[in-house]
Order: sequence, then structure tokens, then C-alpha cells
Amino acid sequence: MTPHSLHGGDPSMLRRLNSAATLRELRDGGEGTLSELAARVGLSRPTTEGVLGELMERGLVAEDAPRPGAGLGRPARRYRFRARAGHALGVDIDARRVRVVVADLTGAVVGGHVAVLAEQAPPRERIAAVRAAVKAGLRDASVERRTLWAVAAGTPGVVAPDGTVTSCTVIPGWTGVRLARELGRSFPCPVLVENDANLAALAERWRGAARDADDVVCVHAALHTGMGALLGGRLHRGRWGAAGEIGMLPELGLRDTTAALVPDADPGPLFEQAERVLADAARGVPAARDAVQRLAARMARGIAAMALVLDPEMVVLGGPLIRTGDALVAELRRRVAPLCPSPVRIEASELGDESVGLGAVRLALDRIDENLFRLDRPADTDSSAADEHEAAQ
Amino acid sequence: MTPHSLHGGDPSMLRRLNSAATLRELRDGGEGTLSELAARVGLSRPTTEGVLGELMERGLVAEDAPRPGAGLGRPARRYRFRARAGHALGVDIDARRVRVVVADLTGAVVGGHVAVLAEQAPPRERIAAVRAAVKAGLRDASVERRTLWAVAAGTPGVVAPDGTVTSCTVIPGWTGVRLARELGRSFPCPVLVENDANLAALAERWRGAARDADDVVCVHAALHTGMGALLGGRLHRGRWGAAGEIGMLPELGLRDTTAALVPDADPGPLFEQAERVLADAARGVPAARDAVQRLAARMARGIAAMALVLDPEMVVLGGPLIRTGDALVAELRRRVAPLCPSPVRIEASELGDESVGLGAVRLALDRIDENLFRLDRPADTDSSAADEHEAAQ
DNA sequence: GCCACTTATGAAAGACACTTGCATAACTAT
DNA sequence: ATAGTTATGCAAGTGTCTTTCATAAGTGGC
Repeated sequence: MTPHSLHGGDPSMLRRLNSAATLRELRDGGEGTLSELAARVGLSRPTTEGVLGELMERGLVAEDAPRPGAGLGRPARRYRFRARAGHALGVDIDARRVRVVVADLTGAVVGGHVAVLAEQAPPRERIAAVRAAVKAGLRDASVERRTLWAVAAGTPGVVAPDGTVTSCTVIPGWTGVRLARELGRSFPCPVLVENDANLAALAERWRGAARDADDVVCVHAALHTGMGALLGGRLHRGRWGAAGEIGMLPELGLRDTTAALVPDADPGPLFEQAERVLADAARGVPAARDAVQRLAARMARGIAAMALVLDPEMVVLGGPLIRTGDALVAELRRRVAPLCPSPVRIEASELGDESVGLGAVRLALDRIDENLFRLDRPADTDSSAADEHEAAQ
Repeated sequence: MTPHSLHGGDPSMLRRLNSAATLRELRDGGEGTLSELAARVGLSRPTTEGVLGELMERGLVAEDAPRPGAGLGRPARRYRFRARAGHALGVDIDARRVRVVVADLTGAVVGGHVAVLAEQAPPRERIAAVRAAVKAGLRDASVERRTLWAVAAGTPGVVAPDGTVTSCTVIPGWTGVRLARELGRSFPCPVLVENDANLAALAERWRGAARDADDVVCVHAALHTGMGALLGGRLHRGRWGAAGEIGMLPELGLRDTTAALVPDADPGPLFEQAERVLADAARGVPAARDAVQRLAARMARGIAAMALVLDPEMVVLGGPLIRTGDALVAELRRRVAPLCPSPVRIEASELGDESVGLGAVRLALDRIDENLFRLDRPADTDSSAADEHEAAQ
């Protein structure tokens, strides 16, 4: 890694820079006429014209039909970002389902698929299910595989930088699976793997309860409670990808949250029992309400510890155990506040069980942006050459 | 704040870019001849020549005498970064002393001063002491005030983004002091204020035990234990500048660390008594060793909580209570490891009580770099115009 | 002390990108 | 149909970078 990436540049670097600026403006600021775009980007009209010509050749920009009658004078040609030039694919893998989300380059969801599978399914079967779900998702979205520019997958557990699941307690046999490498074979583009709580955090900041917050902690309450942190708007992974594994410290009450809700569980599937307790609590069943109270008391300390360490703008509660308006959220709010000197907003997820899949899409889009707006060499919009396997970042 | 700072650029932006790259290479990679520099930066020789001419006009680069006899052929002109073109000043304010560190633009310390003052000194007196110490430090370094390009000050307590001390328990009357504004009047350049533990973290990564680590937590053990975190190489402050105030949560054992060491304290100054206990423990006095053990047991949980939340590359222990090789460090290492699933390096500070002052210098230098290498407008090397008051970031 | 060799310098020519300015094209309104 | 308005296309001019070549200033051998 070079200590300073700013090497000298030819005149052609100027073009790359202006090209990137124009493309970004067109994507984020919406379509427009040549003169409008020139003004918005801060370039002259002839330059903008040249840049747009290049971008059209690369297939990233398309020309719309002019609109006669839109005003005085000669109608202007209109240009727009070709959102369907490429696609991002997000996968959410957990113990019981596989969810695939397909989005275009602006992040608009264009299709997807959900597949259910047995909690006890071995890794080989689970990965096969992912491949099948991807196929179904692509068909649903009418997207060809070769237009995929990046893929990201979320999984419970600790994910190493190379995309290996270092440890995972909730999916049998999942520890040690080289997920990025396994999935990489199926795609002609980079494949990223990331912890599910981290992806949920990305999603909540993108389109959920934490829109535009810079420092966000997302608590993903499920069988095992994980945490994802966005600090300064960027995902914090930690040295070993293990950031947020605060569930390990017993004092902080985030371990085995589901089990805590159902202390005297039947041998059957734990999760359904936990959901039943939450439903009972909502209906006012005293025993169930007590159980929720106990859980809130335990979790509050863990959340407070995180809030004290990070001083985030807000904490988003997500995962299967949280439902909007649930008593658990109110209870946590009440118990965490007195433990923290600075005010922390605590909100329930707005995305429900789509958060991880959406977060995966966001991560894939970030990877695409990295390539699309890089300045050191002309970005390739041709994914066929790539055969990368990598974890996030 | 603009959503995307990349606006279009003239040809002149290319020059600014290459100018910045050359300056950076000259500073970080050391002096060299014209051709060497051209090769290092990746530019042609004539371009490099032009850029160096500009940089010399701005006073940032100087020409050395050629060295005859250094090799075959015509001796090349040599260029070097003018480290003394400007200076950074760091201030470390705590309950009992004021420390001033003066450094040149490469970060080399060129002078400083330490002043002692009463713990009970009121804010007005303390700020006067800072001004006097600055004066003495500048004289010691033979640096004129107008060559200061940035100043940073560290203080215990929570510091708001505008440089106000929001809360501070260890310096009487310090809460509410608008430190950045007060100090700003004395300097013709930006004045930043930052929490002392945060600055210690910066220093340890710069020149201390955490060199080149990207994710570092620095525990500053003093009357009140604070924490500074560098995540992804950047300071993490939190929404209210309160990140790391984990001492608030009693379970985590980082509150009133000094008091814990001296449970049955005399009414006199607490700090000396704590230091005596540590010295006794080093000499093997049983009661003192027990006290250290108790303290270690308490702190270990707080440190483990931070390690679990952040998964840092390493934890650096600093502050007056830590001395290199002290039993406290070994004891903490032994107790934290079993609580953390991923291995965490725990090291004692290499900088001792200079860490905060050095960190302040680093912060000031970062502020200088921001201005020196900005691309949207030609950087001003003339500080006389500025009258900024600001907090860090 | 002179000559060949080596390396740096300085100036000129060419390429690339951006800007300004003007004549022309296309559409609306009267 | 004509005037007014806005967009377009082309040309001229400027700034920056690169390549190339003749020249300057040293070293080492004879």
C-alpha cells in the first residue's frame, strides 16, 4: 500500500476527474439538459458535451428525447444516468432463510427472491440454496448475470477480511466456510461477505431510521445479538472483523438474548417460542411481560456500554426480535437513558427483515462506486474480466 | 455541506494537484534532486521544475547547495522541504501542569515549556498560565508567533465541537469554559481543542506504541479514566464529543480509578497517595500489591467491553497511573485476554506524560495539512488573515 | 592539461483539456 | 411570417503536461 496515493497526473487525469464528477452529478442530482449539467458540475458546455459523449460510449449515460413545448427556444437534448447499465446483488443468509435483493445502479430494487430452508441444513446445501435463490432473483428482476457489477452477502458470525466465516454459533457447520470464495465462482464480479449486523447498519443509514446520521450503532437482536457500527459514516469492522461482538461479556446482557426471553424452553425451535412470548407480551399476558422486562434490563446495560464507548448519534434496534412499536423498544429507551450522560436516540428499525439484504445491496453499490469513480485509471464497465474474491473492504 | 465535493476542474487544478503531490513527496520522502523527485512523484522533469519554482516562491521549498563529487556527471540541484516555514503548537492542560510543545512542519519538536500550577487554580488563572507557557515555549524554540500555522490544546473532560469544555470533573470550574475561543485570541491561526485521551491516542499512533495501527484504543488512566479511539486511523469523537466516557458505567470499573487504588484516602491530594501505592506495589508491599490487583480486576472489565465493541488492533495504556513495566500492565493483560475472543495487544505507552502534548502537535499538523494539500483553492501560507476559532474537526 | 564519458539543465515543439465567443439552428409567441 | 429565445457546433485562445534535443558542468583516464 502506498503511503500517499496522490501521484502526479497527466492532462488526461483532468478528464477522468470531470467525467467522474459529471457522472456522479447525473446519478445523484437527476437528469438534465446539457447546459443545466454544465452549470451543476461547474464546467463549460463544450467540456460537458465531450464528457457526456464518452459516458454514452461507455454505456453509462443515455440521451432522452427532447421535450418540445417545455419552454421558449430550441428544445435542449436531455441526458440521464443509465441506471440499468449494471446491477448490484445483495444476499442475506441466516439460519432459516436466504433472501436475494437485486438493485440497479441507483439502488432502486428491481427484483428479489426469498427461499426458506431447514435450520439444520449443512453448509453445502445452504450454499446451493443461495445459488438457486440468486438465479430466481435474477429471473424475477429480468437481470442478466453478466450485468452484475458487484455482489455482497451478509451472514451471522464473525467474517474475516478474506470473506471466511471465522466463527458462527447460529448456523451449524458454518464456522470456517470460505463464503466469498465459494460464492465467487458463481459471479463474474467482486463478491463481498460481511457480518449481518454491519449490513443492517448500512441499510438503516441508507434508507432506514438512521438516514444521514454519521455515527450509528445498529443492534441486531436475534438468537445471538450482534452489533454493527457506522462511525463517521463508514463501517467499522475492527482488526479481526469482530467489532460488536459484545455479546461475549456476560455482564452486559447481550448474550443469548432469545434464550433469556424463554428461560424454560421446550426442546423445539427456540425462535418460535421467543416470538410467541413477544406476542403474548403485546397482548398483555403478565408472565410474558415480565420476561420482556427482564430481557430489557439485561440488554440495556450492553447498549449503554456501547453508547458510552462510541457516543453515537443514534441506536437502531433491529432483527427478528424487534417489531416497530414493540414494548421492548420503549422499555430499552427507558432503561438506557439514565445510564448515559449524553442523549442517545433509540429507534426501532424501519426496514424490518429486509435490512440485511438492503445493506448487502448498499455494500455492493459502494464497491461499484469505488471502481466507477476511481481516478488512477479509466474505470472498466466490463465485468467479464474480473474474477475477484474478496471480503468487504 | 455539499453532498459531493468533486466539482469540475480547470487545467489549473492539475497544477494544484501536482504541486500538492510534489510537496508531500518532498516532505515525507525526504529531499532529492530534480530528476529523482520527478521520478518519485511520477511527473516529467520540466513539470517538476515548474512546480518546485512555485513552491519555492511560496516559501515551502528551499534549494540546497549541489554536492560536487557525489557521482559522475554534472551535479544536480537539490531541493528540500522547508520544515521551518511554519510551526505547530501543542498544549497539554491538566489539573497540575501546563505543557507546551512546539514543532516544525515535519513534526520535529523544536522546543517547549512546562509550567506547574495549583490544582485549585481558577480557570482565569489557568488560562493565563497557558498564555505564559506558550510565550516561554516559543522563546525556547526561537519561534515567532506569526509562523504558527495551527494550535491544538488538550484538556480532560468532554469537549464540544465548538471547543467548549462541556463537562470536566477534575479541574475546578473548568466546565463551561470556552477554551477554543479564549485561546483563539492569542493566535493568528486556527485553534483546536480536544479531549486529552483522544490526543494521547493520536500521539501513540504517530510516535508511540501503536505506530501504524489503524484501530487503536488509548486508555488514559488518571483521576478519572478516559479513553481515546482511533478507528480506521481517524479520531472518533462521537456525536457530543463524549465517546470513550465509559467510566460512567459502574459495572465496568473505570470510574474513579485513582480512588479505587486508595480506598481509605487521607483528605490530602489523592494523586500523590495513588502514586505511592503504585511505588509500594513495585517494591512488593503486600497491601499495595493487593490494591493494584483490585484495580486491575475492575479495569479489566471496562477494557474488555471496549475491546469487544471495537475489536481494536491494540490497546495502549497511558496516563499518570501507568508506568512502563508496571505490574498493572501485566496484570491487565492477564485479566483482559480471557474476556476477549479475538487477541488484543495491550501495551504501555511509550511516550509517558508527553503523549498529550505530542498528540496536540499531531492534531495541529493535521489541520495544517488539510489546508496545505487542499485542492479546491490555492492554499494560503499566510496565517495573518486567519482569525478562526474552532474545535477539532 | 586535454579529451571522452556521464548526468543535469534549458528551451522548443507537440498533445490534451478546458474556456470564451460567435454564427447558426430550432422552437415559441405575436 | 417575423421577432425573440434558447440550444448547438465550430473556432480560436490559454494552461498544463510530455517528449526531444542541444548545451552545460562535472568526473576520470591519458
